[in-house]
Amino acid sequence: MTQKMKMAATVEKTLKGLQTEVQSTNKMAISVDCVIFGFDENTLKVLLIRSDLKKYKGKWTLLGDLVKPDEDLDAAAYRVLKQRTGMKDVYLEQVKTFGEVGRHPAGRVVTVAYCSLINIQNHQLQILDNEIHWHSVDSLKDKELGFDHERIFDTCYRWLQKRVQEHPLGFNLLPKKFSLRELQNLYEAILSKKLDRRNFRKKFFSMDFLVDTGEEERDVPHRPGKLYKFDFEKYEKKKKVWGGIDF
Amino acid sequence: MTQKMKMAATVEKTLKGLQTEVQSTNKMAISVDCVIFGFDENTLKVLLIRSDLKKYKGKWTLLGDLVKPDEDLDAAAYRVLKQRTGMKDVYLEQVKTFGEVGRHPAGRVVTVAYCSLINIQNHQLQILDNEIHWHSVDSLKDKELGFDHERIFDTCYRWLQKRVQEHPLGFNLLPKKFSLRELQNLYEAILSKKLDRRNFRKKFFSMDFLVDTGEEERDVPHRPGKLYKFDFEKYEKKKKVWGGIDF
DNA sequence: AAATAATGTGTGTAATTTACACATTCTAAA
DNA sequence: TTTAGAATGTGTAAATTACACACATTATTT
Repeated sequence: MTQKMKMAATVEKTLKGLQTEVQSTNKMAISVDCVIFGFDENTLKVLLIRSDLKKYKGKWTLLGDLVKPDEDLDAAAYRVLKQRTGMKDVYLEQVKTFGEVGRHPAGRVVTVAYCSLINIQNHQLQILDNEIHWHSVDSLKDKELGFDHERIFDTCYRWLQKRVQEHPLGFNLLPKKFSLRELQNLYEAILSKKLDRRNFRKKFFSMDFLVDTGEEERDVPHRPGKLYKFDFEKYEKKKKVWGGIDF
Repeated sequence: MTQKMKMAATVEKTLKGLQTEVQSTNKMAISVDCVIFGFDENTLKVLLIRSDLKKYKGKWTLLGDLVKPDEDLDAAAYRVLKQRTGMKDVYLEQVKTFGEVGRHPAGRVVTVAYCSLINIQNHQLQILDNEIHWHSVDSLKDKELGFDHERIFDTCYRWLQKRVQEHPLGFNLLPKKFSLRELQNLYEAILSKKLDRRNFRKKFFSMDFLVDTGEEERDVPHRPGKLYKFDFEKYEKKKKVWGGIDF
């Protein structure tokens, strides 16, 4: 028996153990999986890691981890984000829970899917693990993800598409200062369709969350656009006044 | 590095995505809790059971149960419904998962909240357990629910209020044949506000899911209204054409 | 200096939502 | 039998919102 085989055997034993243990006790493993969106080069991207798990070796998967016994679900999701990207204070929201019996090869694992939006240009962003890469959302059509992560991703992506039309979440994906063209590019990328420049502008100004910084774009080969920042405080206040917009 | 350590490292890597140390303490109980809505006497109601758990003895709680090791989440929710109401083929949808560490006195229990709509007049409905009762949603304001079920209920109720404005789910709460007045009463109860009779009528007819049964109300002390039924098939077809309306 | 390619600001039209009025049909009381 | 009452059924006009589209402005590039 080679070294490698022994290791493989140990791995399988561990996985089996997990399975029997879960089944015998009526308890099960719970994980969080984060769909982490970013926006770069006018492209919507998602952060994925190459799986090491035998069955899905080499396949791309979402970033996730088991929830610890003394850890809240949200906290687990934030922990994954912090560990994997170095960022905290990021936008994060629970989307849906996936718990089909056969969804994980290691046994019963119920996973809570979270959606996260981060700014790729943020200097705090640190992707240390070289098995972790950004993938354009478009390119995922041609990739096969591990586990049921394709379905989870689809769910979260559709969730995002709907969500950004009800709440101005997109700002979480942009740098502090941005031009209206950048904002529109973002929305076009998320919604995967062209928008009318003038109506888009009108709509966002009418929301009244954009603050003119007085600055302008630089080093662009055309008339520079004004740079704006998003008034997060104003938005939070309005959200409270609106009351239960979300459920 | 010892042999054992190497193996451990491999296991760890293999379970990447899961937590580093695979131990039984990493597993927890998972339950489903169903917010079962009904509509009777022009009032929106919810089905609750008196808790027998020591800490919440006598308090009203949602209907729920632990998820079995070989049972899908949705299946568990359907099982609860069948066991508690005798009904199957009911409307059911996952809403949100609650997993705070201290939410259950018996230890770590993560619960997946489901929202269900049933027709109280349905002859299949059988509430056998005499600890289970219908409560008007309004009256819940003055009741203290067990566990964190107040929060779960609030979430599901707000979810419902938003949901019925995007999808005609209300029909699941009504008998097969109903008048437009009954339908409006239902929506007014759910949304907790008065609606204009004529605009309401216009809106629903324009949706084109109402089928005239040719029958009329009977034994009403005024001009009888026409009775309609909901075209579930047509709705399902349209939903497919719409594509990903929900996330 | 002219051509080019963005930004910035409207304006008019269609579609949807909202507000509101009147005739019809049945019950129940006089 | 007649009449008052109450709810059903059908429209129509105003107001708001979404959509389509045009033109002047400001910078860069040739």
